[in-house]
Amino acid sequence: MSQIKTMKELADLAGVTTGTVSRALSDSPLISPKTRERLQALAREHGFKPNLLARNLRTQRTGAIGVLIPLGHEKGQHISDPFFITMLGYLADELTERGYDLLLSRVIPEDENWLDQYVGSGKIDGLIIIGQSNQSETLDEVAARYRPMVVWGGHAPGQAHCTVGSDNILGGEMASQHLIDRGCQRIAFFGDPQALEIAQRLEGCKRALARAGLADKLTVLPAHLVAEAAHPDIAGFLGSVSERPQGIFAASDVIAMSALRALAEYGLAVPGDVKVVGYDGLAIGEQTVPRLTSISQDLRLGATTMVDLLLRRIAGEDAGSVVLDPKLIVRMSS
Amino acid sequence: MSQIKTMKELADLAGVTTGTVSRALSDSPLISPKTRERLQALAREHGFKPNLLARNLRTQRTGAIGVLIPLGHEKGQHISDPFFITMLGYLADELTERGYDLLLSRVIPEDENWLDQYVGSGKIDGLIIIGQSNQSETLDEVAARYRPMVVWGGHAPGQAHCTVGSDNILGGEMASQHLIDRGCQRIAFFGDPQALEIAQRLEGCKRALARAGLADKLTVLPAHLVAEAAHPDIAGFLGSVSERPQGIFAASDVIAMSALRALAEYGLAVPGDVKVVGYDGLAIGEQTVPRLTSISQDLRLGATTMVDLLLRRIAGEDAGSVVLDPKLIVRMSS
DNA sequence: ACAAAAAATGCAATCGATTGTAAATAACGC
DNA sequence: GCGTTATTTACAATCGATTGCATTTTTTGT
Repeated sequence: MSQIKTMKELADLAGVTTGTVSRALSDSPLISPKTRERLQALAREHGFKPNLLARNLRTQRTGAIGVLIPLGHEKGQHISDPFFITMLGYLADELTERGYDLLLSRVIPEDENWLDQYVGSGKIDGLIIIGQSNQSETLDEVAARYRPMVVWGGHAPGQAHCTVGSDNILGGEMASQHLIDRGCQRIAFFGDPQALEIAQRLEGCKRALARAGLADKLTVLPAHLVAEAAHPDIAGFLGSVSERPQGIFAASDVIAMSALRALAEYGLAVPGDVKVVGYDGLAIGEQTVPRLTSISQDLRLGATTMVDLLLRRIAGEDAGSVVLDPKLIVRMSS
Repeated sequence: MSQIKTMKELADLAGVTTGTVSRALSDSPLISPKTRERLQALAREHGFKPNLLARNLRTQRTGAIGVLIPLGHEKGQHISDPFFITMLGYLADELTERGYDLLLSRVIPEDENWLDQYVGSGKIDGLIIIGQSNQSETLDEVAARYRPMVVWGGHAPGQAHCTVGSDNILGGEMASQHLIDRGCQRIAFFGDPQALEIAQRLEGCKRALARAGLADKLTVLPAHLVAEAAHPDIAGFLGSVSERPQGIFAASDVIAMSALRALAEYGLAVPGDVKVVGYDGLAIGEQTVPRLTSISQDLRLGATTMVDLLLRRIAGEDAGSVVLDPKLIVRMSS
């Protein structure tokens, strides 16, 4: 159990050259089975692992995929957002399963061309961005030059960057229709339509209401995405509004949780007085009181799909965007 | 705006050698201010960024810190655990601020000496492990050979690996004393003492109860750490127990959330019928119904401290463990 | 047993940067 | 203006592995 650190040392020990060792360890057909096994055994015995930096420098691939958080203005606590975190977990699973590492680098939003720098640093083979926020143009611009990039978010016609996400318009419709089916007439939408995904969910909501002839019964509250910031928005809204909505469609589960809390503080029963539907289908929705009805996005499938597309793009293929089906999960809040 | 990719190209363009460029870009005093500025301007103009792999290969550092999740038996959903995620977010902040990247590689718990392999792969300069689970010995063993490693978890006398964590015994005492102060006589502890941290929290709990002469009024339920798994444990407990506890001390906020939900399902009022205290002080505790009283660990400080210790250990210093002060945060559940 | 074909291994360039040392240029005193 | 010290810059080795090509060894056919 000596400290064999380099291939040269192993080669000297075995009386061969580094080239032979390299081939033996990578199962090259140019090597005889006998020496291959001998060298592999020797490597195992001495716990030798080739230096990945050197290998990557030579092969020009890093074996790592970068994952970035949204670029928006609301910096700070984003990383600990349940949605982002859940997605990150799935991505980590999926990537490591395929032999890639996950490099999580926070961005410096101040520097405007940070994306170029990050991409050009040679640290990663590809890039996954979670959420477009309001940066669609930036992403489009970079996507034109940098192929191995996939974005989680909404898909719109004419978009240059490759996205994966649920059909937000359809999801918005489903959520709103569900509230209507439950007898809600006045409906409030909680979420800031600055972000493309949110805007699409709102669009779906409007369609459902229009179909039911309730188009004028909609109120839109541009609540923050971060829970701590969303709560005052919502509490203020509930306190000031004249006619209380009978149904609330929150553009994310995190916002929905803030809503549940605010409603409880106002002594309003859910789903008795007000019904609430979230969006995302996060596991945390199982733990709320009452358990949260939500539009589920199947984030695991989303992560798998993103990794899939990304690897195909890395391979040079021209993989396009994918839109996933949203699904209504009825729990106790509606 | 041509495609300068390597230092050689830049050097040729400027009519100097790569050595000069290298020194110019790294602000070496061996370079004249004039050429330094000229080269830096040129580099900026062409958007040149030195290849990090090559730099790292030469300088023998990678600029990345590995972060691993607990090694325990409960694999799977760990990554999306709110506690882990929160900590991960803080670590990402702290590390990137100091110029390090965060490499999140999932481990293969099957392979027993995975830690050695990971450490020896040359991908990381140091290692942060979140939670000891029941693997204290493994960690001790590796710590003997591999210095740049810091673990989040409990500190015990004679421990070889460097830890950062709150004073779990004190925290346990504080939580229990709080319940006692609120008039609770029968107290239940939810958490599996297999893990060192949990065992210490239980120890603190016992001390407080002993001091109050309530030592025989304690019930211990070894609930799972994962929310989905904890709920049935707790529901079963509440359904079967003869004398309902007046106070519940949950060993983590996640367990506490499951408890809140189970209590609500049994129609028990919190804090009216039963009082609940959690542990961790996660942001999610602000969003529960009712908002959760908890022992806060100041995870941001914990992350800062871990990174601090790790960098000092990387520098060769012999930094020791740090124990942080827990703090009682009284909210609405007690 | 010997030439030709096939298989295995060695040799050396290469990836892109860093850095000690040598060489070239500039600055200085008298 | 010339020798001498300070500054700058060029040269080349180096980090550790991969890989095309040359060379050696083994196998095969007759």
